Amino acid sequence: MVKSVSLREAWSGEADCRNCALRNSVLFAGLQEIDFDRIHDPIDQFSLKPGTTLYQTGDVGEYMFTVRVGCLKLVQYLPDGSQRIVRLVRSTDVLGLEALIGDSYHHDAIALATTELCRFPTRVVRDLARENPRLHQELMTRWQHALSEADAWLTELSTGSARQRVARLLLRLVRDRESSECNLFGREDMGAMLGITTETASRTIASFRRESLLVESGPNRFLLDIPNLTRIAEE
Amino acid sequence: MVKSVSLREAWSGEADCRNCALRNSVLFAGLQEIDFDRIHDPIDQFSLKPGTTLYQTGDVGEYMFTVRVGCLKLVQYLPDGSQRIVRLVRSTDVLGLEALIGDSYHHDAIALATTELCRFPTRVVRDLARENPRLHQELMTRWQHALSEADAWLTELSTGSARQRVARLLLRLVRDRESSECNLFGREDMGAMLGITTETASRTIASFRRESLLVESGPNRFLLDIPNLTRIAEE
DNA sequence: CGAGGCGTTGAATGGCCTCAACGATGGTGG
DNA sequence: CCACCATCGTTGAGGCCATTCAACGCCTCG
Repeated sequence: MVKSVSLREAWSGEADCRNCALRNSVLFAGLQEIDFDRIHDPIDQFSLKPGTTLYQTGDVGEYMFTVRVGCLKLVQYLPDGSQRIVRLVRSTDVLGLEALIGDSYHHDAIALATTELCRFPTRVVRDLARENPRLHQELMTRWQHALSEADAWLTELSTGSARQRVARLLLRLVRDRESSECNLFGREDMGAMLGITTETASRTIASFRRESLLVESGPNRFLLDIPNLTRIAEE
Repeated sequence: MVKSVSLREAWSGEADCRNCALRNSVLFAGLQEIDFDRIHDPIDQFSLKPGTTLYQTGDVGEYMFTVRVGCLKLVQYLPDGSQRIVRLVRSTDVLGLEALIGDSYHHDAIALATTELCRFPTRVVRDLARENPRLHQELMTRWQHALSEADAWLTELSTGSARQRVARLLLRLVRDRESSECNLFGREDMGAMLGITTETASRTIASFRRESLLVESGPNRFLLDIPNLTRIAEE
C-alpha cells in the first residue's frame, strides 16, 4: 500500500505525482529543481480507508502530510471523554504543521473518506524552509489558513441554532466547488463538528430533506438548495 | 499619548522598553544589535483605555502589535449581527499576524482592560524575517500558539453546559499565574466568549458565588476555588 | 440468519433563551 | 449638590429547543 517515490521523481512528474492535485496549490510549489536535488529522503505516498487513524495526539511529529484527495477530521478530546472535531483537512491541505516547531501532534487525524496522502519528513521541510523564502512564505500562508478555518468553525459552526449550524456546514462543503452536490458525513461526525448530539443532527438533516432543501442524488450524496439554505444560515 | 521610540533605543533599554515584559518572551527576542541598526522605522508604544478599538476587520494591515500589559478581545461578526469573541490576546502576545501575508485584519481588536502596546510596521517584520532564522522560528511558534488557542476555545469553551464553560474560562484565566485571583469580564463579553447569553453568564457567575466557588476580593475581582471548579469543568 | 452499526423517530425532561423588571453604579448637566 | 440618565448585573417567569433515553427499520457482514 505504501509506495515510495524519490523527490526527484515527484518533481519531474514521474510516478503518480504527475496526477498530483494542482502543483501550484501544494506546499512545495515554490521549490526549484535544484532544491529537490538536495533532498535524499523519500516521499511516501499512500491511501487510507475511511475510519483509519493517520496519527494520534501526542505522537512524535516526525512527518508532515499533504492531502491529495479525500478528507480527514482533526479531533480533540475533553477530559470527560467527549470528542470535538476542530477542523477538516482536504485536498492540497497540509497536516502536521505543529511538527515544524518540534511539537508532537495536537490532534487525532482520522480519514472520513478514502484518502490519498503524501508523507514527507518534517526535517526536510525545516531544512528547505531555512533557505527558501518562497517555501517560507507558503508555510506562513498555510498557518494563517488553518487559523482562519479555526476561527470560522467557532463563529459559523458553533454559534446559533442547530438548523443554522447544519445549514452553514452544508454550504461550507460545497463552497469553491463547481456543483452544489456533496457527500454527507455520518451523523455522529456532524454532531461532533457542530457541538450538537447525533440525534439532533439526524433530525435536522431529515427535516431539511422533507423541506426539499436537500435532495438525495446518490448513496449518502445530496444536492443542496443553496439560496434557501443560505437564508436559514444567515437567519 | 503616543510616544515614539527608535528601535535602537528599544533594544538598548532606553525609553520605556527597559521595563518591557520579559524581553525573552517578545517577538523580537532573537534579534541582534546589528538587526536593530538596520531598522529606521519607528516603533510606537501607547496605551488603550478599556473599550477602545485598536483596529477593525478589513483595515489594511500596515502594522503589527505586541501586547505589553493588559488584554484585548478578537471579535468576529455573523451575518445576523451577533458577535463572537474568538480569542483573547494578552501580555507578550502578537496581534496582526495575518498582515504578514498581506491580508487585512480578520477581526476587530478591542481592549478589555487598560492595555499598553508596541506598534511596528508589518514591513519591518517581513524584511527582518527574510534573513533572520530565529525571528522566522519565532513567527512560526506564534502562529502555532494562536492556532492551539483557537482549538482550545472550540473544545473547552464552546462545548458542554454553561456551568462547565464558565468554569473552564475561569480556570483558563488563572492558569500560569501565581495567584488564584483574577479580574472578571463584563457578562456580555463572557457570553460572547462562551456562546451563551448575557443572562446565562450572569446567572452562572451568581450561582458560583452562592456556592462559594468564587469569592469577591475586590471590585470585579475574584478568588477561585480551583479544585471544585476543576471538578465542574471536567464533570 | 443473527449481530451490530447507523439513521430515524417518538416522548419526556430540562437547560438555556427570551422578555421583562429592578437595584446599583457612575457620569453629566442643571 | 443633586436630579437625571445610561449602563450593567441580577433575578423572575414562561416557553422553546436541544438533549436524553428508548425503540425500530434498514443495511452489511460474518
